Amino acid sequence: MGIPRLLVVDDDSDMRQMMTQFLRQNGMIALPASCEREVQSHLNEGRVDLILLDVMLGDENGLEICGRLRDEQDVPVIMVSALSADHQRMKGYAVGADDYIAKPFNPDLLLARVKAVLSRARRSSSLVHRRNTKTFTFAGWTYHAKTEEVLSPDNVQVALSRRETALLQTLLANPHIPLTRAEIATALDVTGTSSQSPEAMGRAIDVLVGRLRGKIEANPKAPLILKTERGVGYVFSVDVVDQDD
Amino acid sequence: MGIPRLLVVDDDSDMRQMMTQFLRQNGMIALPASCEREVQSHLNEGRVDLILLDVMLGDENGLEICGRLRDEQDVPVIMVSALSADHQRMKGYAVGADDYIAKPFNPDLLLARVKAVLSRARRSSSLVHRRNTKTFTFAGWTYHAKTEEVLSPDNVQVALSRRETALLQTLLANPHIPLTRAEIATALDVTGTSSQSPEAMGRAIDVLVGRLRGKIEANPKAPLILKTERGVGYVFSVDVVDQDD
DNA sequence: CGGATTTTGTTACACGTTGTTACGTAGTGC
DNA sequence: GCACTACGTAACAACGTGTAACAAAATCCG
Repeated sequence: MGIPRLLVVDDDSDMRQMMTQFLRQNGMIALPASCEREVQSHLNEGRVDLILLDVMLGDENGLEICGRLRDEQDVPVIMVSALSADHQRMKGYAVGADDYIAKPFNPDLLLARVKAVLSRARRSSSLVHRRNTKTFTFAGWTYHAKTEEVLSPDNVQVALSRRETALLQTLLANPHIPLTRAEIATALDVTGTSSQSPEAMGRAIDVLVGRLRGKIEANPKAPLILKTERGVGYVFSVDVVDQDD
Repeated sequence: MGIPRLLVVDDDSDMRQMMTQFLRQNGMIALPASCEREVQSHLNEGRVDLILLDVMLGDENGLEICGRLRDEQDVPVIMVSALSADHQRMKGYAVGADDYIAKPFNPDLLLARVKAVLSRARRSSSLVHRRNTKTFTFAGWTYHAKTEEVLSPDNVQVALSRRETALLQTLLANPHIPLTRAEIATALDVTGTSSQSPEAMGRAIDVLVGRLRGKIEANPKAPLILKTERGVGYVFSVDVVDQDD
């Protein structure tokens, strides 16, 4: 494929600058755009491998642009949203976007998602609804996505609750990337309208992490797999190997 | 039948766009419409296999449109509504909708329902009624609709009560689609119908499900066929093969 | 018709799951 | 050392579900 060419679409120039700069630092070609017209001209001028599209574009609507892009060309799109409300809507409707990410986001997380989308030869699978029958292995453990079965290193099945399973899925999708509590809560679609405010959110995630640790860590007091990133959140800090069945 | 042609009727352009995009991604032809006039013109112009109809259409009334469509043409309709109040649901069925789905909805669920409705070659309308003189097989079991006989994988006849049979029929008609207790109750035409309020409804469905499980599940404690969708309802989670006799 | 039997709905309790609270402890900066 | 903050977790409460036991209703049958 060569060097990936990305389109960064955001009407806030600071944001645009920051994102393009960051992506370029990581070896990608990042082209800024602030409105649909600029997007179109870039698409006409040359190859574009991925579009990062802000949901709120002043008077224009990112979602509609996304829809139109989908009608015309087969370019992957990652939606970027500042409002958790948008976030919810996108999750609910799963527009045509290949992935979505909420502002403010962790740069590493953005990079990971960009790479993930770029590496998908085939479209149509996304973080939002991945229904591939896959098997993940990590630190000797096995997770079958289809059946949601978890097998310990000595092949004993371990029963995880729904939330625990969802947490594990989220972690498996983002190995080595520190996830904030808010990110985890969003991914788990937490009930309490998780207003992104720091401590308006309870300790639900902490407790959940503790419970998952109790089931998959040999010594939950000194976790080797699901580590704490003090002041940040949690990291799934072992390699994940995923193979198709 | 070829590629299914769907009509997406919603006065909110975001919603319309998202739904059409999503349906197109899944290999269907999705035509947007925002009012009854557009629906009519689409119907006049060519074949339409299914209509997704929003209940709230600004000044127009989706329910009335659905009724009129029913009077004129034999096109399946799935009602889409932001209001999940049960009386709304009932109204949807009353005017002849084939199914009903509440916003915000899971895209996969929408797709499942669309496919379910499309796969009903014959219109017998809605969850409530069933096609006749057929044989269904699932997970080794056999169900003869005509005689209402149920045969276990080792061809032993199992006696189901009337309610249990009705429940099984409802489930067979909606494999892989989670059904709420209210939906099941409606399909079984339960009690005085009127008080479909959230938890005013007793545990009748739970008990009924338990009893059916006791007869068709190898291990009722760990059901493989009729699974619980916590907070939602129940799913018939095995494939159903139905053939003409 | 009347009694027996089967079916069906209700109630009560057990149990698992999940978020909250409270408190103990470990890390951090001074 | 101290104070302060972040984290771990036990205990608890709220909730949903499974199910046994009972009661009511329907059905069967002489």
